[in-house]
Amino acid sequence: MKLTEPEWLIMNTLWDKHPAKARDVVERLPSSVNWAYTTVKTMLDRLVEKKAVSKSKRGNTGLYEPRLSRRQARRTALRMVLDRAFDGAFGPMMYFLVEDESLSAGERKELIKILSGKSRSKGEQK
Amino acid sequence: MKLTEPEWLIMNTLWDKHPAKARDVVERLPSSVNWAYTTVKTMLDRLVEKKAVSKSKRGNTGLYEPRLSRRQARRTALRMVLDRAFDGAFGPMMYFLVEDESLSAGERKELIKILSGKSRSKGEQK
DNA sequence: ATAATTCTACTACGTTTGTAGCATACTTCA
DNA sequence: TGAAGTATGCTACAAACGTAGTAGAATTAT
Repeated sequence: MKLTEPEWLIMNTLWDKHPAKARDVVERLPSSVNWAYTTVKTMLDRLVEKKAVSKSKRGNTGLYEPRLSRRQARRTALRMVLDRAFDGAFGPMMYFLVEDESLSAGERKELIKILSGKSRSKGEQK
Repeated sequence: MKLTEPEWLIMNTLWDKHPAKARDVVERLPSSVNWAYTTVKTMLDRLVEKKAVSKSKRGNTGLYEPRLSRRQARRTALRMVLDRAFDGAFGPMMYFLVEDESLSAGERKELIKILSGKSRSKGEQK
């Protein structure tokens, strides 16, 4: 499931804390974002339609909850870049990342540790 | 400069070989893509408008050339994911990548080599 | 109970995307 | 030199996005 930019913002607040009322989402949106309540409402409803979010009701008030996991969304986003921008080649993308981004020595070390630690072969997890 | 999905396809053929005529692009598009000549033309022109591609003419025929570098496009795409999906935190994204993707032992080793090789501290490059 | 507030449902509307047709002008080959 | 093919510029148009208003229902506070 592909998310658009504003949808990411909404989902992020939802992942951080849920269930949430539309009002909650509005309030927890990054301060740089100044959407009208109705805008957020519309987007929430569209996300429900897309099945990225589920909606229940307590009394008259709608409660929204992520249905799409953050992990899955991240996976989709990365795979998209991987496919479009690196023709699906994982190695080159990783190479690009460590080459292009300026990693601190600490970050590099951290990564090496992660990589070394994962000696066991991991099964697919879809 | 953000590229849309079909734009990536066009740009990819352009990066692979350029300058190219509209016809060339049509032909080099992945076989799964079956766009009409005019569709490609429209997209090329929109890319020109966006300044992602430059256009010159030899006689009556337009020659297109990437103006946006592949590297820059990749950077933008990755930064977008980084910002939206990982709140700009590079480490966690890398962690996610090595955690989530099932790397082969070889790939891991390769990465470790890359990482270890880059011991010199690299200056910022924005 | 009633006024004020808050939600919800529904609608709106300009822009961008995705995809392509048409008419016209140019090129080329028989 | 005219027919066939190709390129170009312009137009079209539906779906998705991004953003928000309005009206009426429900809740709350006085």
